[in-house]
Amino acid sequence: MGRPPCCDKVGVKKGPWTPEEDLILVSYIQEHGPGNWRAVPTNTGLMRCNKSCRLRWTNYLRPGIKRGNFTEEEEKLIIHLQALLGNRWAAIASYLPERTDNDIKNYWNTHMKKKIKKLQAGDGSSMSGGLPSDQSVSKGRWERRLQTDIHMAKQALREALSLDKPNCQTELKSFTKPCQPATSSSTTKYASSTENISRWLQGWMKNPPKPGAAPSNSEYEQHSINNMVGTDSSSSEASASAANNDGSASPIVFESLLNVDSSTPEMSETSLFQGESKPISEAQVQLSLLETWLMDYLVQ
DNA sequence: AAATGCTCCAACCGCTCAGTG
DNA sequence: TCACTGAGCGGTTGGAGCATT
Repeated sequence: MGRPPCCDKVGVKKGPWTPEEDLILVSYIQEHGPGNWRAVPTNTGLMRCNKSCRLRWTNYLRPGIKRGNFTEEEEKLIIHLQALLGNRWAAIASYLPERTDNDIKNYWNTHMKKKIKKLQAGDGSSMSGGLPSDQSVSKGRWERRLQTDIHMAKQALREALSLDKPNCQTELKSFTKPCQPATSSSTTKYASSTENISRWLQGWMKNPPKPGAAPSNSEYEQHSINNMVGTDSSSSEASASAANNDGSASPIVFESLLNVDSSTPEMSETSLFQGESKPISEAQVQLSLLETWLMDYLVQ
């Protein structure tokens, strides 16, 4: 007995959206802002379910979305992030504000998988644990959110410190693009996100989550460790297998795909992550190292 | 030119989580 | 505490368009 469909099958249109429908949806959102999706079909007269409206907006109509033609930089970043986060496309997408999770997911499934397979064929020694997409789904949702939140906080911090290089600024600016819907409510949703994050970060720093409140168990720690190790080209076989236990792709493959300089920060940190589960404080340190590495990658 | 196979991506489905009363 | 609902996420699918035979 599953949950009933989000919307009645009868009278609900499916399939590709017409330009007219797009226009109606965009006009409505310009006026009322995104959100309260349940009200959208009713108020617009669109014969679509609210979910469909939301998806259409977030994946296609939302301002600031870049479509197609992934740059080499984006590709590299996706590969890095996929190795770190697994198939958490929403989290990955949060690092590429101009791309949607759906877009990244599609790109990964069509282009990247192929590339990796090719590489596998060329170098049979690697990828003992299968493709990254085979990753276990055991990682909790809280972990995904944590990753995303950390990234958002980092973005806010970066903005505050003006650390970004030009192309990263472009990405951030997509949140505040002038082409956003003009209404205050809709722009607020996107344009003020960095402000909100800044505030959130400030609050977080004042009142850091208690260890007990967050999922501070060793599962997360171990995943962090595995993921970190999974990006380490110089790691031992044991390390690689640790990553692959999680279903992550062999670091060797990503290394060769990316041609990453072996002097990347995490290389020197790897030794920190060898061993059994650690207390939460150390897990936090690991996380910050992970983020440091990512930050360095982005700022490079 | 027609048939067939393949690729790619927009959209859907089902699940989980968070918020609310 | 529990049930309900809305929102978000990741996996999967359908079909349009392109390539090949």
